Amino acid sequence: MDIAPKYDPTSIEDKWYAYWLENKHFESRPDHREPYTIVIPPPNVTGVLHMGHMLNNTIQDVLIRRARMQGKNACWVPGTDHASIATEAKVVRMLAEKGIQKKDLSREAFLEYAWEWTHKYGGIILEQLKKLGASCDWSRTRFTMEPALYDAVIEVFVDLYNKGLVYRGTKMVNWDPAGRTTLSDEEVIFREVQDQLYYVKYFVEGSSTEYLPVATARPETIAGDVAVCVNPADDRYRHLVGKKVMVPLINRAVPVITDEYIDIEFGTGALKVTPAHDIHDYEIGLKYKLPVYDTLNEDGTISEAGILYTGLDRFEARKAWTRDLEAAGLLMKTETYTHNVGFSERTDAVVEPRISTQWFVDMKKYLDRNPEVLQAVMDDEIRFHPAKFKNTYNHWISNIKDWNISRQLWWGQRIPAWYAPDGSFEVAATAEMAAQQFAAKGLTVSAESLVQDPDVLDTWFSSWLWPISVFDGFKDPENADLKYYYPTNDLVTAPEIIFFWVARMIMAGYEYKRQLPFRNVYFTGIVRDKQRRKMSKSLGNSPDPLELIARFGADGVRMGMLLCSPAGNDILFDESQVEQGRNFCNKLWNAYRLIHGWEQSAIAPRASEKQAATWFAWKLNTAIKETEASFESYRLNEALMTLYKLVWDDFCSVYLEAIKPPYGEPASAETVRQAKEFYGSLMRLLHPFMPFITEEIHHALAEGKPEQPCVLSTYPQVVATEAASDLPLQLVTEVRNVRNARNIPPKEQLQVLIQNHPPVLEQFREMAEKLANIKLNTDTPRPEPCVGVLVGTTEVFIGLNEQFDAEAEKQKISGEIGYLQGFLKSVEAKLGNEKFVANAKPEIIEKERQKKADALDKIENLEKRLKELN
RNA sequence: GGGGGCUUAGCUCAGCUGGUUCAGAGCAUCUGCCUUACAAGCAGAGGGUCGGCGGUUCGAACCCGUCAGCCCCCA
Repeated sequence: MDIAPKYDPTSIEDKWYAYWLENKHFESRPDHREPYTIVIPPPNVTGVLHMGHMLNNTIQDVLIRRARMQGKNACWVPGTDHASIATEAKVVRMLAEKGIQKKDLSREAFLEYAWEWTHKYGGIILEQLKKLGASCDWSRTRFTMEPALYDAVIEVFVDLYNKGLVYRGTKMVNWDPAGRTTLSDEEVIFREVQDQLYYVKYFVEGSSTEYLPVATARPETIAGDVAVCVNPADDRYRHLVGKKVMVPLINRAVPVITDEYIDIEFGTGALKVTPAHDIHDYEIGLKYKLPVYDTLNEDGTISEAGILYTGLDRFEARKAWTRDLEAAGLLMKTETYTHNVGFSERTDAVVEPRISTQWFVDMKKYLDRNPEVLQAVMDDEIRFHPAKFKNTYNHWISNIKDWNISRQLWWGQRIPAWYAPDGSFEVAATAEMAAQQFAAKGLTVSAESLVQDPDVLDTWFSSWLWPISVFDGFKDPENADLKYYYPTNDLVTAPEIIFFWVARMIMAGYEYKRQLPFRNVYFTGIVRDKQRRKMSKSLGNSPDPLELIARFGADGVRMGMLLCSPAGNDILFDESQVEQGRNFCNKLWNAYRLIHGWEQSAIAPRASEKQAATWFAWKLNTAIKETEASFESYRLNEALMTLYKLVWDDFCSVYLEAIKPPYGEPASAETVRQAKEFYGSLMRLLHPFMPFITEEIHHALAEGKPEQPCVLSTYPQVVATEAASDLPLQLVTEVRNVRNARNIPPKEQLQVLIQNHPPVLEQFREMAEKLANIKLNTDTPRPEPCVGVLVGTTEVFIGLNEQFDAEAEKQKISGEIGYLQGFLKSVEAKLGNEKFVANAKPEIIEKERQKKADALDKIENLEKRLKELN
């Protein structure tokens, strides 16, 4: 049977994914085994796979496949979230293209469109994950807007409200005047903008000459001014503190107050305080109990409270105010300055800080009830990888602010607050229940007359329940799945959402299960391009993941990405990385071709073959030990690199070369069996990283009939092996070096003499002879001419079948002696240092003595050789 | 403005509690090879005063201080 010399992943990958699904190898049900659980960070339901997803889900797949092979009951729960803002924005845009405005639709009609959209595009991303090889239990796929999860969100909201942890309050929020909704902080994009700074005179009350100069970028908000604030240390204005100044044009008298917050250097050092339109001003207002005049409407036009230019857009109003100030002689000057301005991520409108009535979670109270939220992370009960994110977490928790959970949107769980005609409200799952609650308080209202809060809940208010809700832990807290799978084991996510999601899942876990939601959190890096720019659609610097898979194979892409992505470090993606992955697949493929192609005979293994088996068993075992340690500390890239080198360098370049049958001769059947066994171990070790090609070769090695598919076979473990050494390979390298330097072809056998050789060289004699194509002698006269090299501390003479340059050889040896003498001197200095001998640990001192002895030994040998050459 | 992190070969990064026959890996580069699996390959090699300066120590890439540069989060 001919096998193609190049590995072609396309048909192989589809074949095995279908096979795994058909045999339900990814499905999990509670049983007697130890569970191992991961819940997927739910991607946006209408999103498409990007590079970040690829990295993140590859890592999860590696963890889950390894656990499965370790005999655990592995369960990876997939699903999507409804992404309130993003999805609604997409639907609004789609409708706009059809000429339909959202405001012309009823809520019900709009939601119908939204569901239609979700059904059309939802789940595409999950299909893409299958191409990557993700071994999720697809029978468990969940969605944050499906009825059960919707109910869970409502139940939690009502519960937290009843516990006094959710409240309705007035706060300053990010307001998008174009979308007419609140934005969360992460939906605000800050950009540097050139603006004007206007210097305006605020006359002292009762004076027509004395004034306080105030600098502002937003003259249109002057009507909202309630004070002017200066730094208490500012001598320029001290005499005005406590007096009143007149707000320009509208002539309202406001106090001059002081606060440390004011920057003396900035502008004039005097700040106009407008609590309705700036977060800092708002805080100053609260501190000094100042009134609030909201001068803007929700669409960004000037409100009644704005007095002048009511109904005019805020930016037009700014021009009008500037004109009027100038006309009134109140404008002293303007200057340009650059500052950061927030823009709405979806409408690009300038975001307006706005006082608004919203729903909040009282975080302080919440954390007082659940101190474990911080404690568990700080005490490593929940381990962060890398641990540096503990600092970030601590800082956030310790400076926590209340969580605004309401959004002025329709796509999401609608807030279960019911308003009576008199404006009072009750929070309850249904209108009927709310009516009962009203009745209990003596207010008789029909359920039909109640009006539900129009807003929906933040998407994170769904996803923070994810590790519990995917197992129906709210509907049925005692169910078998939840008891078995919760808490989950590992969470793999991006550091960007440590607050929005990770912290809040921990919060939900302690409040609702009295337990942590997961034991380890693996933070991946951000995938960037070679110039360290984030991958983004607008830059067009993000490769299409599916196209990459088509070109390089899923195994190649997985391998290429993982190899260069240490936990928590950004990965600088470059196509050469997946090329490396593809090349590795090809290497594996060809190793199989080689073994497969050997003609076998029932002869006993040759000496070199037995030795190679001993040596490789030792290497294999060492590598297994190393990978275990790497996995333990979640250094997946390190584990993969260890296996990469094991396969390429140790298995292919050494072991296979050493057992290759002599030209024209058959292979020993026993040696082939042994080689296949080793190869099988390598496939199992690699399977979590490269599931497809390993399954293919795993089957091929067993003539298509393995006891278990690779995906279910046992992960190799450390076993006791005969001790071996790399010393023979050092000898091989030295010989190859001599060949390289002198252009001696590999086919020409060389005579090599070793005197006083260590036992390991004898143990692996034939293997070394074969790899280096030499004849090793221990008791013959020295070959002449020859060059001497050091293998460890052993001197080796390599015979040359030609004349050689004795002068060059002498120079080389002298150089080596020089280096060794310098080295010896430093070691001796150390050993001669009383303080060193007194302070250093005994084993360190012993090591130094050994170094000295070795150096002396080598120098002696080299000097002898030098004399002989003379 | 507050907080966190980073600076080791051309690139991306390892380097655990300080102990130089360990300054390392992969990629890239260079040299020689189409050697009976693989040129998506084989055999070798070169390359770094561990950001600068100072300190602690018998000893510093590792600890402390300081300066410079970069990044992230929060405001």
